[in-house]
Amino acid sequence: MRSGSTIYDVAALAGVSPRTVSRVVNDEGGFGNATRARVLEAIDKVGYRPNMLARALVTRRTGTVGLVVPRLVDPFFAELVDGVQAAAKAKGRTIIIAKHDDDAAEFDSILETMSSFAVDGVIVYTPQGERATVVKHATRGLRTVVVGTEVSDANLGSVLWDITHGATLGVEHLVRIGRRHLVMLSNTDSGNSLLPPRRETAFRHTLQSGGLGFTEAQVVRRDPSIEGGRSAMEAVLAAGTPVDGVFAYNDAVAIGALQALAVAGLRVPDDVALVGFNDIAMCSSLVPALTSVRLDRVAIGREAMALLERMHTAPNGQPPVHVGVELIVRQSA
Amino acid sequence: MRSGSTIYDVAALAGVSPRTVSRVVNDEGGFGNATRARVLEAIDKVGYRPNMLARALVTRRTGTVGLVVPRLVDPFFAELVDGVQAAAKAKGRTIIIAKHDDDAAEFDSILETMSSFAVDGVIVYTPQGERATVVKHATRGLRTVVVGTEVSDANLGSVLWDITHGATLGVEHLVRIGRRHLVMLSNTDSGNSLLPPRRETAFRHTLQSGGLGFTEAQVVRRDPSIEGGRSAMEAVLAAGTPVDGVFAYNDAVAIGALQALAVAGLRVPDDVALVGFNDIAMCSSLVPALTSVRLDRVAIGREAMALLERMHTAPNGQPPVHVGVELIVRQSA
DNA sequence: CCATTTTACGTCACCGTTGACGTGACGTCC
DNA sequence: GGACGTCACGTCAACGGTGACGTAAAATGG
Repeated sequence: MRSGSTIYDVAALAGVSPRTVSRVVNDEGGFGNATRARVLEAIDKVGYRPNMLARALVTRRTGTVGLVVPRLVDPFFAELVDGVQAAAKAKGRTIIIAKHDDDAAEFDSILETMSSFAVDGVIVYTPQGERATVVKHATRGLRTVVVGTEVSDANLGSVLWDITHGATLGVEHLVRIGRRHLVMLSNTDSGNSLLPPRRETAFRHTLQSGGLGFTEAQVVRRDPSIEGGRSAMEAVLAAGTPVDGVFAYNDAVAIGALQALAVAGLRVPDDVALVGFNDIAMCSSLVPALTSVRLDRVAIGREAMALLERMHTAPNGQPPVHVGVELIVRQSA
Repeated sequence: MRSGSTIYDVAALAGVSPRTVSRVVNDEGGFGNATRARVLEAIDKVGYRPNMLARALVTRRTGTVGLVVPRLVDPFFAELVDGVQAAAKAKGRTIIIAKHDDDAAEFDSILETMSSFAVDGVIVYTPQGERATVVKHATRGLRTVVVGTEVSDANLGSVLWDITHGATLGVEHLVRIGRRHLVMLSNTDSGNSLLPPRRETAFRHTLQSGGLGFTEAQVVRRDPSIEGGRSAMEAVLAAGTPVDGVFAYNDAVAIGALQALAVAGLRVPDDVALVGFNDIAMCSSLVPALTSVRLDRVAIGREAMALLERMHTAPNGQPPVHVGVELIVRQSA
């Protein structure tokens, strides 16, 4: 029944040519009202659905956008996907999601597959500062929007947010509410990554320009996970470092810190104020609700999709798009 | 450059017919070693990549499987996606992910789109007991595996897990470790959904067969979220219901309960033991680590994919597949 | 009322690939 | 050594649409 009705069936039933059916289906104009009605009726009667593959083969457009992220179990990316999908839906596009687990080879293969399915473009969050793969495919003609990393080349665009500014907002807030003994729970990678440790730099600069001074002992680095955050916070407490304010690398780390503080019998925010980063949905569900630097994933998705759209008409030289960051103050600080 | 090299280019360069190139690309056999080498070299030289759209148009297979879930921000589904994608990767298939937000119309439209892209099949978690849509598309020829709900019809298969058994395991564990005053934090929908309230039934039966008795006051229903769990737990404590063991509808509810218990100054598991449901990854990161009934998402993904594969050869009458549930005992109970 | 434009279609080729089928060269077997 | 099977290809026509172009008939204009 299905996969058995084509424009030819519809055309035969409606007594017109297939080309006219195509015109009606795509609302191209160039047909009369009576004809349109007959065609629509015939479409309904035979249960015709356009074959996107055939259409895409000739038009070279699929109405599909690829979305590639490292992980889906990470709420940050899950929410990013939500944001992109909302934007895609608004534009009548379908998205194909894939994850690369920070594996460059897997990432390459994903882009290869997506190209061969003729996606109209891709929105990617690359593995660990990986640039070469994305440039390779873009050069071959794959329109690409990179999220979170600045790139600029043919067929490439970026959507960025100002991590330094966001981190500064968070740390300044801690200072503003009177905290003087700040500690940052950072990411192990911050030292050896290809990317500059922007949060750490912002932390240091804010303290120094606030006249609070800074020593290396105020930064503890662990895996950016709940366990890492817990371990880092425990290390700070065990070392006896004075602390009344904590700036966490991300919300997972903050959650870990919250656990360690609770176990140690310290109250948040009374004894120790705590600021997270990313503002994942769960922040508002914690006790106490977590103050966090928000990266608006819906806005990122919207801007990435819009940029891709612009690249369709002008593939080169699209300037990077910046989305705002803001501090969401809740109970923890 | 890209989207400019086809089998014709390769054929011309290698001095063979396009059909032979196709044979080499698909490793069909029927060509000599020398020819194969020339073709492969030519492929490499012109940077040929097969056009999946054209291939799919004629073969009617895309190597693509659709995956439709309610939400991605829910860790349960994010982990299910991971499981399915792992299975897909092992079989060399690409998956297209979409979410329906429990909206039946959106769900319908997603299946429509996926059909028109000629996916080889779909794996779906339907909106709230929705059956009609899935049956409609299956009748039209869309091979469908429904996860978590039993269906049986042409082109339909199910992957199920025994919620009743899982819930029984959880409650029995609470009884076994000596808890006598059990409370269940359930889902508001359990009362009015189309689905039977299996966890609640298991809770009641286990208590009764354990000779502990059961009163309606032992079940509190809220939204199955962190906030819902917190609110439910607070209600139990406020009502003065005696409680030394809590069985939660899912892990989010358990997390909420954990918060409420902490605020009330009750220790877990010393004062109150707590069991969650689903065993999302975060369970092991909580303090105390949460005892939970595990539904193995990787196994679900694997079985769903395998069932889809079987349906390819025998579309009808595939019996439902059951994946095991087990209780993962950690610190909270 | 005739020239010109517009409308409403139809025709045909092609998008890139594979299924079905054809064919010549070569090997095998009795 | 002739009949026959196998191998290694080539030819051609789909798959289901749409772009480019052609063309009667109707609408428009002076």
